[in-house]
Amino acid sequence: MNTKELTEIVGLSRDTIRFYEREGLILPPSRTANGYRDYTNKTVDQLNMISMAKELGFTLKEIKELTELLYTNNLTQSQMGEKLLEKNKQIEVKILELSKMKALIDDALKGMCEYKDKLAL
Amino acid sequence: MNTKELTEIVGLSRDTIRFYEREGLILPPSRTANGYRDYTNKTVDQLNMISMAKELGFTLKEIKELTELLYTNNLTQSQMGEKLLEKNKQIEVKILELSKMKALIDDALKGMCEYKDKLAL
DNA sequence: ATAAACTATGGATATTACTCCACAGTCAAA
DNA sequence: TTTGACTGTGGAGTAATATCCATAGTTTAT
Repeated sequence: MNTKELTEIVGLSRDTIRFYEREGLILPPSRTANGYRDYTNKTVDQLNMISMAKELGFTLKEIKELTELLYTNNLTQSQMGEKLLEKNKQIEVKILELSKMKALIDDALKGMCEYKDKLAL
Repeated sequence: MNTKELTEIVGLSRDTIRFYEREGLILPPSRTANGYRDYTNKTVDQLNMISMAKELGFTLKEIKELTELLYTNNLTQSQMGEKLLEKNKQIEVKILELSKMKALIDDALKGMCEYKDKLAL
């Protein structure tokens, strides 16, 4: 698929996608005869993964590490296992923290409801 | 408490805390006779909240909005309720996404274990 | 065959979130 | 009373993450 299509599918700009390519966050796509980039669904998946991870507070550097862990075999099994476990722990911490924030907000909402109930007596 | 103590408690630099003050993310502390800042535990809580939210991918702008929701009464009840519900949804989405990432990593780890088992036959 | 839409490249610019610097006043301990 | 740690201010500098621009080649529709 061409760049235009890809931007529409993943909701990222041409420039951002090119930036990620330069930074090595996605594999450079093959090129058509005229030099245009020709993407596959693999890039779609990678970009969606990047958006998600970014949204969750991972830096591009961390995302690069993580995707390399998930998609390559550059590391020994034990190196990889260690890093995956580490990432897993990071993620668990984040989930816990989000739960805490959610609790805060739920409290605020609950407080509001009680206030509303009181008014509605 | 003075600035030094605060930095040690929350693990943020003097400059960062001052930056957050300028940006309106924390309430300006009262001052002692000589003009030094004098913080309370409320600031500690606010800063911890900010660190947590940042770690979770919220921008300072979003964090400012959120803290304003939680700590002020500038909005009507219904405006506030709406925004809180929205934030709540955002957070739920994040939790779901983190769970997905965790599943990916768990799969990778599981794959590795199976490989290891095979070798150990 | 010309206009409109798309693509390529390299480099400049912008935004966010700090971080550092220079200079000066304050305070506590030796 | 000097020294060292702390604090104040305003402004410059930096890294990460884009985003924009100028210039030029390609393709498609009219």
